Amino acid sequence: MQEVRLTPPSYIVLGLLNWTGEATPYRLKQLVAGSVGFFWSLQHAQLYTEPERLTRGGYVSERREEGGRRRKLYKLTDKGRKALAEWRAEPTAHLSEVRDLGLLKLFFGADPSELAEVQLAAHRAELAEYERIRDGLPDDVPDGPRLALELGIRQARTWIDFWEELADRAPG
Amino acid sequence: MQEVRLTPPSYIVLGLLNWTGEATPYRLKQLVAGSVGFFWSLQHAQLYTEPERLTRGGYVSERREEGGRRRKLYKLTDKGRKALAEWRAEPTAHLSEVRDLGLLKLFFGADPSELAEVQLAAHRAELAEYERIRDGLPDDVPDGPRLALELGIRQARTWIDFWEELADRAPG
DNA sequence: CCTATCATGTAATCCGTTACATGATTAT
DNA sequence: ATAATCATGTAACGGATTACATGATAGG
Repeated sequence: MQEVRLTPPSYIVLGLLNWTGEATPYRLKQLVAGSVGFFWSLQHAQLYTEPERLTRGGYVSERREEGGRRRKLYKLTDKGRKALAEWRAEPTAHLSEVRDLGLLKLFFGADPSELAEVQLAAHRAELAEYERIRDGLPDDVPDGPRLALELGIRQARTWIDFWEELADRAPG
Repeated sequence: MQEVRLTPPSYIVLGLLNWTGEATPYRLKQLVAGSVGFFWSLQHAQLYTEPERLTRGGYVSERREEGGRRRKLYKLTDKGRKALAEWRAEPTAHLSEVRDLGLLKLFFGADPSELAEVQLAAHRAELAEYERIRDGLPDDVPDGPRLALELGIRQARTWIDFWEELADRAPG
């Protein structure tokens, strides 16, 4: 057991394992894709390497399926559960950066209306999907994911308003 | 001269060199801190290594100061100017992810009102600074930075509205 | 004069992405 | 059957962060 630093992806894995119990990397991949992945996605390879890292640190335990494909199954240890709880209980004042490629191009002089056109299409599709998901959310979905989705919807609207105003301006 | 892939930080360096002419890494660091860094910041070390990478690719040229500290000075080559222009002219439909630590904690069950308190303080300070900057912007600042700042202000307001509603909810 | 802070860089580490590979299911 | 997709991993690479170092400048 060695020191491993816990990064945001670490907590995503810990949080999902806490949510779902024992799981394979592929199962984690599905869970990410259907939930937290909308605002913090991970490559599938990382869902194989990250649980392995966490195993080295003692935050999760790994076992092999008996028969069949002998897949790897991971679950939280007490140490992992404790680390997750402490992280969650500690409020953070950290501010995220926007890091948006379209905004970066705009910053460096891209034509606003041309950019606005493709960005609008993308953000409108994004908003439509979020609203569709929200309207179909089962009642037993906890507050956390529900609120995160709500934030995503508002951010999408902020983007749409922004680009709409730029699309309306005379080109050039 | 070898292949180097152009990443967002690459374009930040190219864009700033195009903006300011020949510059040292330290000068780039100052420029980033005062402009694009508000939505896409870079570590100072990367402002030493990235121009070196770009030199290997032929996008910038490097020369040494004659006297004194013999600092490294970088400026755009024609190839670099061309790469920047092409990148800027190509609209992108890419959508950025939020990747916010506070939201991640909320997603995994953190107490909303406790989190909202510290997040509100941080976002309000952020908003105040952006508005102060906007109100002091010289007239010759181009549209790109001006619009990026405007977007930052709106995003900050979206966050503030979101956390305010959570702060108002009964704790627990 | 001494000590912060500013300025300038290099080196090591490591996380995250990309690429590679292959076995199992499902559909045609 | 066989092609396509799903599922399960490993390996290599490289960009980004962190740590280490040191010379110059300014303030007390």
